[in-house]
Amino acid sequence: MTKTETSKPQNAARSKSRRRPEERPDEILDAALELFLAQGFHRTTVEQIARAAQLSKGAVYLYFPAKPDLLVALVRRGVGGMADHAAALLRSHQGDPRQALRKLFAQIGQRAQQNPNFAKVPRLILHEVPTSPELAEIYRTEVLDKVLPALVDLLARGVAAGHIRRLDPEMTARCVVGPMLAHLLLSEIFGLQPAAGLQWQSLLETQLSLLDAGLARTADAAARHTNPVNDPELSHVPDLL
Amino acid sequence: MTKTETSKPQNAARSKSRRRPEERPDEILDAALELFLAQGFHRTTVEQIARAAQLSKGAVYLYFPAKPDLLVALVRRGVGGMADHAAALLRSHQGDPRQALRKLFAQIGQRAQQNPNFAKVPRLILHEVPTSPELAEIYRTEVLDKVLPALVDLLARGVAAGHIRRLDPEMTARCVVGPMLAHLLLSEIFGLQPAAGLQWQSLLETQLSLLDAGLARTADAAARHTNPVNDPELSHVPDLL
Amino acid sequence: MTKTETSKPQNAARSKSRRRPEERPDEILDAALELFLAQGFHRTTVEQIARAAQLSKGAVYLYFPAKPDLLVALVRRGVGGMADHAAALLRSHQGDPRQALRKLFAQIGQRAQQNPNFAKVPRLILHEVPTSPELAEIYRTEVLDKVLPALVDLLARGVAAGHIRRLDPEMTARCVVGPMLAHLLLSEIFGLQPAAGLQWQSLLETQLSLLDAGLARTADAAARHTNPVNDPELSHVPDLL
Amino acid sequence: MTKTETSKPQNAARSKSRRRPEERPDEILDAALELFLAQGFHRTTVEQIARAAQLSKGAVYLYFPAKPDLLVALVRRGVGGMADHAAALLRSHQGDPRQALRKLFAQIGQRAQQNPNFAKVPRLILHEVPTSPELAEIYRTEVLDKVLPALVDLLARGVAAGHIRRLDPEMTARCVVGPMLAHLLLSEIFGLQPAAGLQWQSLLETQLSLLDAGLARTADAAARHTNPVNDPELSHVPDLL
DNA sequence: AATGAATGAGAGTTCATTCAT
DNA sequence: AATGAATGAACTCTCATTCAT
Repeated sequence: MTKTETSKPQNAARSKSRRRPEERPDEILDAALELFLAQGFHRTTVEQIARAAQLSKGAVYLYFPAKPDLLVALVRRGVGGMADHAAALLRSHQGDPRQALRKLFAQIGQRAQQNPNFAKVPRLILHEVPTSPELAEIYRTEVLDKVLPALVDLLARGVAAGHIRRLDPEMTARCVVGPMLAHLLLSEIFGLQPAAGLQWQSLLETQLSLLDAGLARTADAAARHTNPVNDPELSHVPDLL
Repeated sequence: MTKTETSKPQNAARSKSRRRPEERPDEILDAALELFLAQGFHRTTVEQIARAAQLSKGAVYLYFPAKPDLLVALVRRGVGGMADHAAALLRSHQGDPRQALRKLFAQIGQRAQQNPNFAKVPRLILHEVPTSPELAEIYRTEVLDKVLPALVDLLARGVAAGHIRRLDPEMTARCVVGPMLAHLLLSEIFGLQPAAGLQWQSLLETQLSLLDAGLARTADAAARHTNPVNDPELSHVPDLL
Repeated sequence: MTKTETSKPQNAARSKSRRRPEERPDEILDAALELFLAQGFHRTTVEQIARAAQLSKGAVYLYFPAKPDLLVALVRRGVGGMADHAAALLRSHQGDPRQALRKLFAQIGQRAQQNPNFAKVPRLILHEVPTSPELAEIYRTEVLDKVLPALVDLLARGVAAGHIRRLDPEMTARCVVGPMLAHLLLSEIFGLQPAAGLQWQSLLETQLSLLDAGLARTADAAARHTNPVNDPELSHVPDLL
Repeated sequence: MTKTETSKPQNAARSKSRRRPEERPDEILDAALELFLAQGFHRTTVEQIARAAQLSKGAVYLYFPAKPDLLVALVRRGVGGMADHAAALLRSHQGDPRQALRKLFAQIGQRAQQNPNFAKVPRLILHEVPTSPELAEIYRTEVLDKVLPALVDLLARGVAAGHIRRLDPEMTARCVVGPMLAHLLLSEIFGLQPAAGLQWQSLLETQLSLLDAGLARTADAAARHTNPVNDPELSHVPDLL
């Protein structure tokens, strides 16, 4: 749960001197988040952040030693506890992995519906991580290194127990999280909203349905004799992605 | 096919005065691509690009009016023709959409295997598009607006003709391209390589296999009565993505 | 006599609330002296001084209206009374000036031996005076304008009475104090300690010995016919100092 | 010989574009020297230097990577070759050390008379070295470490050969250079000019005369029985320097 | 076609100083 | 008497862009 959700609107109304100093870091981060999302990290100046937080430039440096630290703090605040929860859920699950995914997706869908700020920090990360190795490092250690192995392990156990088909767990994990990433990227960055709006619910249902059938053992035989990659008759075409 | 692939090694050997002016723009773009990938757009100076292309700073401005134009040109060069090919393939296809996907994925896999520069431009786009609305716009109009509707349409036709299950075509499209995006992001940006290396082949096979079964009509009934999203008994958990 | 020498170690132990407010200025100056010597005036922040004196930044401004005032106070405290003493000694002396110098040098040597903080304030002055015209002014009026004329006068009287050779008293005065300055500069600023350590005693003895003979009347004749400056046969050489 | 002396006045008149780029570094250094002397290093902004050199701020950074490098370059330029010359003279001298000193002092006096910029760089060093350890290091290695040992060695040889009295060579060396330092400090920093103006000639003559007699062997006996330092009857007095 | 010296706006950061409490 | 949050002016340094040659 990000601080963003809980920041009280009446703060702005309070006289500056009466505002409580303990809230300052969160106020600054809230301002920074909005600006970073709207303009990107590099295009946002510390001055702008300060103004948005109703402070002077110098005051920002009272709480954050340097501009990049705002990014770091934002990520930490935004993903705190989340990854641990997901990893725990995946690790503790017994039985068919699809049940665990169903539950996890359900929780994600619920969040998305309830919280308008859902996806703000992920969007920020997607925005800034490519140009900030430091940020990538943080996100990797605090989120990916926890969740991905748990997911891979869940799938591997599912294969071993015969609950799902024999697929490479690492690649399958990428197929599981991929659609959400694509949705985020297409919607939030390229501005390609589906006709009926940003529908996390709908996406998650579709993906679950696909996985449910795609992972089922009964489909095993059918899939086995198709290996279309490297089809020799393919004509030469430009790069794809 | 990017120019990167075709740039002749002997260029470096030629004396500067003998180099042909027509090749200048591509030499500059080649230099820019490498630097942008290694350091990011903002961290790369025009001076660095000029030096790498064995030119003076001023000469770069002879060919590109401003720094961001390098990015634009890079994207155009990198994805030129590719999107049209893919869109045509998807649009012209008759019958089960899965055959079309199989063919497309096969072509992608082949590219990935043959061309070491495959994914360089996509990676750059992923790097820079979040902070460059202009770049996002270009990529959207030149690639996404061509390919995505074609894919959605293909899936819709597949549903109408009874070749695949009744899934939301827009969402399904996102599920189709998602895993590749995830693969790119995790591998190239977070440095999370699968145990056995960056394996486009393996990923594509897994994804195809999942889709093959996931889209199959026989799985229709099973999927229909599961709607786990909004499960009322779900506890409150932190944000997920 | 600086406060530095007399500051009681138990101050640090006393609880802050029990510390007597009257001691505050000296505590602040003590802290400032150490920091200024270690880092220089400009590199030392008011915050650092406050922390070292176990106070808040604001409290420093309760006692000193501005940062440069710390420097001024430090100098006044450090050289208070000293100059008057030396001037009085030189002025009241009757007879051969060398006796007065001997006595003065003896006192300086004794101080240097007894007090480890000897030279701290002089060192500070040497450090900061070049960039602070205000400080230079203070030091000039409070020290130099008292001592130098007294010394020049002493020497002039010595010449008039025939106790010492006929040398320009102003220049001779510079020759009298110069070696101590050089010693301070080389030792404290350039870190060039003589092989056997910082030896004020030894320096003063050498200088006294030199002056004793150098000023003696018997040497008059020998010195008179050497005027090597402007020797026409001198080759052109680079600037010297 | 500093560049300061040779900078041609007509440069200012030339159109900016016609000024020769090779002269730029020296023009910048000339401007910086004047400003540093007038205001001190810290109080001088790069903008001011640029304006004085008739350039933009950015252009200064074309030639000097950072502001402190101006100081370093200034010192190197100002003392280049000088130290080597002096050291060579002192080292190569045979016979009575006083002859070598006489010669050296004569050269210094000549310089002082001929060149109005004489002492500018030394004055700058005196100004800035106390707050710049880097500068102190440079000056020490490039000047002091060459000249001082040569002087000490000269004196030691003089003692050994019986040309001068048995005095500690290290301390005596400080007594030899001290008066010049004092002169510089008093004149240039405290603004205490002797009644008849800044008279290097006069100072050097006086000092030579003092040394000539002070170092003479005949004075040996007289000096030996005076050891006034640590006189037990001395009253307690404040610190001296 | 090409150079590279020059520009100057603008960024991040520091810190002496103030003032409500 | 004392605090420490807040200010804001000033500084160093960067770099996309221009232009005389």
